[in-house]
Amino acid sequence: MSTSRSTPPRTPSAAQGARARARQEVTAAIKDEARRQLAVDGAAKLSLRAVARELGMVSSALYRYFPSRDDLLTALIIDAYDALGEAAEHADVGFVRTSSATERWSAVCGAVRDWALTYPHEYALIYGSPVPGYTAPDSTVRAAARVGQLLIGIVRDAHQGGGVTPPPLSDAVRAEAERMAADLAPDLPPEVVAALVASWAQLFGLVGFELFGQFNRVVEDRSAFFAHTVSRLARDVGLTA
Amino acid sequence: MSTSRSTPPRTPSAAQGARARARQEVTAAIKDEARRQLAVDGAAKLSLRAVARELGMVSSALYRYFPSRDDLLTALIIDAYDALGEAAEHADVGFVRTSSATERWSAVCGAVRDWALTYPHEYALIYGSPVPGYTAPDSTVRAAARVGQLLIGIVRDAHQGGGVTPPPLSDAVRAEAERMAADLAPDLPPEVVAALVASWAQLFGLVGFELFGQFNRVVEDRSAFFAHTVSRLARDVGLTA
DNA sequence: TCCAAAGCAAGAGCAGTGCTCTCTTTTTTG
DNA sequence: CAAAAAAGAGAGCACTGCTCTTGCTTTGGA
Repeated sequence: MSTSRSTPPRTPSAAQGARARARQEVTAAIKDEARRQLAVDGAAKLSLRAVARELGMVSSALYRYFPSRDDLLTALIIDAYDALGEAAEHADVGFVRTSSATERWSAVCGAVRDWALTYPHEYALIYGSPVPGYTAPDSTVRAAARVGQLLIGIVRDAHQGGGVTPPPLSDAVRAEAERMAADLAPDLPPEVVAALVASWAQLFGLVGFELFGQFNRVVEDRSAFFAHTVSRLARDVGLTA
Repeated sequence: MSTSRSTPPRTPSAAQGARARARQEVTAAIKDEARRQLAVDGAAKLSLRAVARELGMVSSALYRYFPSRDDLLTALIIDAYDALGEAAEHADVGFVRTSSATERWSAVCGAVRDWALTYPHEYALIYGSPVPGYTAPDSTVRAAARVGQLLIGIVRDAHQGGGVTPPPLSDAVRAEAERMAADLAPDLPPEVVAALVASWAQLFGLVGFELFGQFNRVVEDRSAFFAHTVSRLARDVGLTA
């Protein structure tokens, strides 16, 4: 089963009231059951009543834990960002210092793709169309940035080792590239940061097209195609090895 | 208002029964009203009953025209693909034969972005997460291919004029690239076709990230960034001018 | 021309949804 | 130990997609 991922206890369950612990357990159970239904039917068909029913509680009781359906979804979104970020980071640690920057880059991108293919509905939750009228609360931005930070780190390491050749940058975007660099990675050349942001978005375009069926009847050997394209993305940001 | 786009009559309204004409008018009115609600509340909140109410008919009558909510959505999806394709083609005709391939490429990509920013919910309908449990019927594939075909055409024209330098291609994807080329554009080198498909997906990754808020607090001058990145995409597929 | 068949609108109704409110029970805390 | 806070249970509201039955109107063939 691809839905075996479950909610870890939010705190190390230190000596706290039995009530607080019970609350965390119920909260986790709700999220797990919601995730299960998400994996089966998708976000739009996620039903609070069905979750409550499956957990043997009445629907109104669930509102003690999540004030609305959107709040439950938000919690799942944050968890999904974290899970994706963790999968990506885990793929990286196996490669850092033993491999080239391009290999690390490809490993991380591949981990993102693998995670997306394993948890398609959760991926859709965070990188598909956001739920209607929904603007991501600030609580999600940190979790959302993890993969991006990871890619920045890889390029930074390569840059410090002299393994980055800045790509060309037209004058029309130089100012914006410098602004982005100042915000995201002051130690990297603006040319590299601009290319990095572009490649970051393009990576998810690639994954999304495969996941959402746009590659049907177009790309057959998607693993090979993805690996090749991702290594070209690495070259685009200036990674030379 | 950005929702002034309306459904054109499906056939030139040739001399046909008054009943058939009425049917087309009602069908168009339903789609127009649905599109209006889509633009306001998004796909998930699109309600058949609300559409019927707004049109002064009873909800059950609407089922004479669309057998289910999903069928209405499918019709809107096809229309959206067509509208996007038409916007892209329209942007191209103003440039064909008067401009370089790169300029045509950028114009088409820019038109895609502009359309997406103008009709965000309709864009989300076709390039966001597909509606739950929904697999696109074959009727959508032709409409979905229009932008891709357009990009292929631009590169083909450039190739015939000798303005394409095939990018490198690793051995691991050569077979798949040749297969894609045979399917999509037998007259183009496999290297170019592979890069084309990749750039095609990456274009929509770029647009999606901007539209769905992933660029919030990251990219400020999005027009400049988009223009630059898209011209780099053109270079990636081998366009030299 | 007439009449059966098909197309269409209307209304009632079913099962499901998110969410709110009240009431009771349980647990924590001053 | 009593007051307060937290949790569960149940009824209920307004909404949804969808089905079914009942009449009315347009259409096309004899």
